[in-house]
Amino acid sequence: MADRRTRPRTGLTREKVIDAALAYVDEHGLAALSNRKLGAALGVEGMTLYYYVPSKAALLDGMVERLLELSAGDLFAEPSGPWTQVVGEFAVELRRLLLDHPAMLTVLATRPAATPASLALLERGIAVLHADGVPLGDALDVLNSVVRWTIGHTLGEVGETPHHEGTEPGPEQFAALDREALPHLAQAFTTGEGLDSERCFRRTLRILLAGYAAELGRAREA
Amino acid sequence: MADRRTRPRTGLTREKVIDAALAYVDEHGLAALSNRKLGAALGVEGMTLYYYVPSKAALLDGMVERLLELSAGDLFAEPSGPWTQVVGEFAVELRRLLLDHPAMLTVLATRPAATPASLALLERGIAVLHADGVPLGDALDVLNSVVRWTIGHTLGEVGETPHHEGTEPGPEQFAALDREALPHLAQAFTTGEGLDSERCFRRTLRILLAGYAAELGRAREA
DNA sequence: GAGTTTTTCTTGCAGTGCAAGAAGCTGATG
DNA sequence: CATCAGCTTCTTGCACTGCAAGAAAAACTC
Repeated sequence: MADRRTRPRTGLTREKVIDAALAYVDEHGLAALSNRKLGAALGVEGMTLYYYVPSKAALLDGMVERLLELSAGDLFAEPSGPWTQVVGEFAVELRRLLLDHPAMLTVLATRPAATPASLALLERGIAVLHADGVPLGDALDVLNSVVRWTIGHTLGEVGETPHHEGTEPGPEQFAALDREALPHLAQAFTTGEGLDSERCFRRTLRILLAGYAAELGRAREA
Repeated sequence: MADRRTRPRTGLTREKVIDAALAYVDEHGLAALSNRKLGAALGVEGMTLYYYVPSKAALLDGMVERLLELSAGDLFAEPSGPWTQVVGEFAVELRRLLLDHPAMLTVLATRPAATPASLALLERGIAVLHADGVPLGDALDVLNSVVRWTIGHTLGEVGETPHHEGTEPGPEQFAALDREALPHLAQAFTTGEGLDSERCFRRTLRILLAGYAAELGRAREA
């Protein structure tokens, strides 16, 4: 009989597993993540991971949670300025974070949002708005809207580049099909009008924050 | 030997397969969709479906495509009124559609957006704005922003209800943990302030459209 | 009828998440 | 030192997935 031997203990931790998973999806994409492969990356058999994480769903949740914890500092710099500026910078920072981890973006967008780390982030945001005299309900509307706008926009932005495995949309298909049925879009693709994602993001963000600020200011006068 | 017999032809079509898939995920959820189960629902062996659809990715893309085609009529009623109203009604209708098909929402949000049906929809939108004198680049910004806001918001809205299989967030966890670390959120959960998703959606949508309308109006005067 | 094309099925493969439990490693206790 | 209890790792096995390859049946054409 081949003498089987268990590897000497590797000092694994739930945290180390989750961090390794984050690194793994950053490099290989979300679809490539499996227990056995992640185990191999950690020098361990696949089933070993179940000792630290009860299920794959829990692993994904843990990854979102960890990503938010690690980035909480970057997302909310110390509040200096009116809430519109603080929240605006938060959104810009959040978009950058999501663009840096596109695999996690789809997880974050798909899984329920009421986790400790995201609630803590939300609470910090409310505190910022509260300090400027924004009522609780309005603060939640602002923050929810900004977060969801940022997630929605970044999803679209990442989805433009067809790096999603599966069917390929054909990059030059545009120029061919458009011309007749889609004249406006065809023009946009040649002149490049309205195709700058970052510009669109910042523009709408500005409009959103200015609109809320105006509405809240009006409400306070009355 | 058991005499195997192939079933008499069922008159299947790519379209029928995709429609059945849409009905299937509406009832059983996206995770439950597999070729064999979908085949069974159609009275056919699983591999048969590959005669109509080249891969599962193509099936998902086809489902999004079909859903948009089927709903294109509802999404854009004939334009009657200023573009802000037409686009606003479009967004409300889109949100309703996505809430009716939450499984498709995650597919739509995750897959690349440049498919024929979505491009056609976009083209129609541009035409509406163009008729009101909105330049091409601005029209694209408006439409992209509204679509992405609607998708982002609805993702969050659907994610609140933890119908996602996997780990359960614990519905009463809130009241317990909050109080100390998350005072504002705790208050929101008791008073219900800022928890009305539809209200938040309409409010932000209104602010968004009004903000863009004002900015575009200002640009035209100059 | 024979032959062709279209549609369906069978088999098989590599991979997945996970349940159950065996086996090894490690440190505390006698 | 030996023993024992725990923690950690591995093995095996199951039901399931998407998909490749090709056999076989059904329907259409002549």
